[in-house]
Amino acid sequence: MESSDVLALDNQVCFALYAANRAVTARYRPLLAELGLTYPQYLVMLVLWEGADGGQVRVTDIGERLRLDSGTLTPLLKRLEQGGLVERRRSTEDERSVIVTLTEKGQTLQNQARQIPARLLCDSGVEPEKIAALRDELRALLSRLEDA
Amino acid sequence: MESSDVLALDNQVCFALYAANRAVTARYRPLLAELGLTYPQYLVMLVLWEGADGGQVRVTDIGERLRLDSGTLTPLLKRLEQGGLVERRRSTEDERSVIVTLTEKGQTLQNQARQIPARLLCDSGVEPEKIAALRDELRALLSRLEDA
DNA sequence: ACCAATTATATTGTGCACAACTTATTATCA
DNA sequence: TGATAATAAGTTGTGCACAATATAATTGGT
Repeated sequence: MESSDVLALDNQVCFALYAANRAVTARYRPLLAELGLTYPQYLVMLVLWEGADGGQVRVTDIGERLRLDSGTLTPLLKRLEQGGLVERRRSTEDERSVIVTLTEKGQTLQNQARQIPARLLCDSGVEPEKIAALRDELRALLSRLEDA
Repeated sequence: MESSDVLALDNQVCFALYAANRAVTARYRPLLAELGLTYPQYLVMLVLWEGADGGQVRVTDIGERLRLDSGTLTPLLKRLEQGGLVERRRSTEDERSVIVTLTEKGQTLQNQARQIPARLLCDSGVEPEKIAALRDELRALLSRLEDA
């Protein structure tokens, strides 16, 4: 029967993941546009707002957190810098590293961003418990894939 | 407490989705490279291999299935055409539409592709039932987002 | 101290995604 | 029928992702 075909689109987790990811991102887009951010830029800001390492965050640290490399992050961070949200400077103790710090404007933006998760949940009308369960399953999948 | 912060990266479903999607795609990449396909190209081939509409598949049909627009599909299909996997021609009954059909080479590729889902599951070592459950939850989320 | 290996970021090139716009064709209805 | 709207692809421009490579700085072993 058709529905058991290993190549049927609707049987693929990969496609469900791909489509759901783009649908969620599309939901974020108008809300983030109000802050002048794209979705990946928002993720970088989340890392910076967590303020680990006392603000001494290297490009590599962001990359490890988000699983992104310098080829993605360098131009993204330059755009955030142009928008006045972050500053980039070479570390004095290790000239190979670039330290990314929030500007005043970048810090202030966090207050506006706090409303986003709630607005998104409200818009989509999905139960918070289901969302949390899904999140945990996805994280489990991710660590499985990263370990193997 | 930190773990309840609405902006904490690890609390975001969106990030779990984003990271898991890229991790899964990364798993596909080397397998698909053997077929000369990228991941989105593979999804288009899945649609064509399903052979709906008796091979009379328009660009719009592919777009509806994959939730992609012509701005993404047109160049992608041109690359598939250059690779000799598909043909593109204007519909005779509606000159606005472009009909995409599989070439002999494109059809043959399906046989090589059939092994991919099994190899992927094997590599990642995740239980098939869990995968199926996750897929269904993601699809439910997707239809929620598309309806609202 | 010197050299090889490692590390951190940047650059280049390809291929998506998606918004905004254009062009061509078909459908609608006054 | 003739203007107008709707539809289907294509084009252009921006911003990711990621592979491959380059450059510069640091580290480790001798």
